Amino acid sequence: MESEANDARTRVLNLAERLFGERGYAAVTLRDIAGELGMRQASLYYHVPGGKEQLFVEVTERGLLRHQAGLEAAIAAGADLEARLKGAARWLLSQPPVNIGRMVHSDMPAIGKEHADRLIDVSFQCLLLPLARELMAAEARREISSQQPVLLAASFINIIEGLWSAGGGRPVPVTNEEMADELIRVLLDGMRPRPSKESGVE
Amino acid sequence: MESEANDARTRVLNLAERLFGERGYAAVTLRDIAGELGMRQASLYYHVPGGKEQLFVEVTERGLLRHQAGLEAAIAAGADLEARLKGAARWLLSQPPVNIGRMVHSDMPAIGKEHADRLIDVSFQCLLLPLARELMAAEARREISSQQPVLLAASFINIIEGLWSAGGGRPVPVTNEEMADELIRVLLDGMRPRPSKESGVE
DNA sequence: GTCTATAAAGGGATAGAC
DNA sequence: GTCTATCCCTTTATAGAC
Repeated sequence: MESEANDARTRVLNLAERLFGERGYAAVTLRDIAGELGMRQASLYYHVPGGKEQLFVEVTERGLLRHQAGLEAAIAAGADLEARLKGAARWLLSQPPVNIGRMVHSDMPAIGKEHADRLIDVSFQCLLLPLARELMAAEARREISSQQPVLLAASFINIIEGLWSAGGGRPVPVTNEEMADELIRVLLDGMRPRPSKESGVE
Repeated sequence: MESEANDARTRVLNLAERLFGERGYAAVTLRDIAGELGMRQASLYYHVPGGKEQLFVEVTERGLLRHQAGLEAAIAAGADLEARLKGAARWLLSQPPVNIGRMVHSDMPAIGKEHADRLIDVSFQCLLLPLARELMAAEARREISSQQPVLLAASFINIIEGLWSAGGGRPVPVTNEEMADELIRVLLDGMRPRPSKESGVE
């Protein structure tokens, strides 16, 4: 039972996932990974005989499957839609980033087509579907009116992961979690003031 | 007056901007660019003596300045906030993508610090500020209540540009422009049904 | 499991012919 | 303005020692 094992291979995969997630496939070299682990580039081939591409595919798929579990758990734990979205956002922000836009347009073209096709498929199943299903369920419960649940799910992920670069690389005075909560409030109730709740404006 | 000149240098810059915008700095080689233009890699140095990095910095900055002009024009042309946001979205979707997240975390670390710092600065001035200013103006007009205009501006750009990869690389049955309109509607009025307008639900 | 050594290919950059 | 030729470095990957 090496489920949470901190063996050498797991350390390789964890670091590779973080670096690939931050910089993308092309911008990370095997030397970068080995260097940060205090080993030589060639040593990585003992743990991942398939080399860079296998390493990328393996950690990407592993990360996506973990996201599926984390998102579904976060959604299941929430009492209402708002709590579920906040839980999903917290989960996403607790994990190494999965820049889906860069994956599709930059990373996928650099790897084998079969690998790319499967990763595209897994991203859809693991990231978009859990959120889209919750949005569809919420619509069935009349909590929201949503024409495009899959689109909204994709945008939700974009928004939350985009927080890592909101401010355009400048420091911001609030935490990602606070920003996520504010954005979820906007998504649910809109930027326009709601005249219903209290008495109106102010 | 070579303002819209289709000379060789402009073709180089235009293609470079598109490729860098799509795949990022590390994933684009000078041979890619030259190849699509039917020339040799070495020939690029006639037009851009500074090589790959100068080429990237130049087209990135040029694109950001064009975005500033386009965004400000689109915002100025709109009658109300909704029209202005839709105009800004149309503009963004009409241009080569500017993946700000990838730029910050992947492209910037690969180029010289002075270049990176300036590009960060220019992105803020050209992309975030025009939208953030409009959001602040709209707040002053009491059209919206927004605690974090810069954050909202960044998320707006993330959402719109994220449409290029919404669906996770799968084909979607609606255009980016239709999706943008729907998302702007959500940002303004929220996903929750508004009980004020007519009589309530349905 | 990790190392050294090295092959093979890719990519940025320069020199000089045309 | 574009070419060929070439240099040099980086990167992936393999072979084999320890």
